Amino acid sequence: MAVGGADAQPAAPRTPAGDLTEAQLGDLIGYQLAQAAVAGQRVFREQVGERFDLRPVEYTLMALIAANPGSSSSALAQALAVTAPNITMWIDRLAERGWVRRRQSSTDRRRQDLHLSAAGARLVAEATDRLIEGERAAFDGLSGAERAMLLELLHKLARHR
Amino acid sequence: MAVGGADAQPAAPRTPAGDLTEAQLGDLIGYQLAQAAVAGQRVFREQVGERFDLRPVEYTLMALIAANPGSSSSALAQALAVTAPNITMWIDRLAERGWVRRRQSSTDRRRQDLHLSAAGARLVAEATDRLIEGERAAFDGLSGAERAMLLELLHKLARHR
DNA sequence: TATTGTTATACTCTATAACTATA
DNA sequence: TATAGTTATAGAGTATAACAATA
Repeated sequence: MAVGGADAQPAAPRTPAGDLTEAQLGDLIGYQLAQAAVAGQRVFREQVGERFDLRPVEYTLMALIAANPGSSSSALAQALAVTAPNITMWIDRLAERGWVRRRQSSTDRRRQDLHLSAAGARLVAEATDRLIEGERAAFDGLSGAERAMLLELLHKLARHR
Repeated sequence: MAVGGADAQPAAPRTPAGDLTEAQLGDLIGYQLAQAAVAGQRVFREQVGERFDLRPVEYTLMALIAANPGSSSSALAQALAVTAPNITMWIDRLAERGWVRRRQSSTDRRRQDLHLSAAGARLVAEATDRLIEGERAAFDGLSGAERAMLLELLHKLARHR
């Protein structure tokens, strides 16, 4: 068989670390998603997590409150795919740090309207800037078009959950 | 402003659940990755997790051993981004269930060559078939070309970890 | 009756440190 | 000295159940 000829097999895809062949695993969206998420987690940790002592879920919670002031715990729990007791715990922690405030809803006294404090809003804004910049630097192998395509495909995928 | 005219704003993207606006969050690869992963986790749970009482890491571990017979714990730990003590625990569990076997390496007596039992190999094959079929059904909104593009982009991303 | 949110509690998974054996 | 793998143990995160208050 001629090297590089028509019969040449493409190189078998390998794991990003550990140098193992992926075989059929490489065709599973769930697997590739998990592998790619490791890269995303590293960017988060380096740009935001360590600097502000913040978990991904804490940042996302605050970013969603910033974009949706007055939203409820239950809506946030659904958006973040965490249980009700967990969202209580995360909000507790952020409230103790002075970044999130609970206000009793005027129309439904069971509900709480969630808001960010000024410090919380500043924190989210800075963290978001750092993440956007950090992703740009870390994923510079992707063109702008590839980035946009990836975001759209991921969004489409997420709608199927 | 004319509805649908040149000045119309695109609809603000919203969270897949909870119906909140995503704002800048929607442009973060890390965020969209996490949201999409929820969909992937559901497919895994429904097709494999519940049926075989298997965690994602357990399935992936076995699939990598199947594709790389004789590989070492440390290579698998790197590929899966888990620590050495954790890989020991996962292999312990799979060995107790009779799906993974450890053999002492003949060339380096510190190392163990990992292999699947016949039952383990059958399990991985069936699980992989179910995952491929399950993803096809769950993500039928994606064309074949979009699927291929997504896999390639995710793979590219994962190389940056 | 159903929903919002909380508390209590147990479980799973992960991480760190210390260790053995081998290179 | 460095590496492969294990054990012990503590910590972080998650889930379930039971509850109070309100709709």
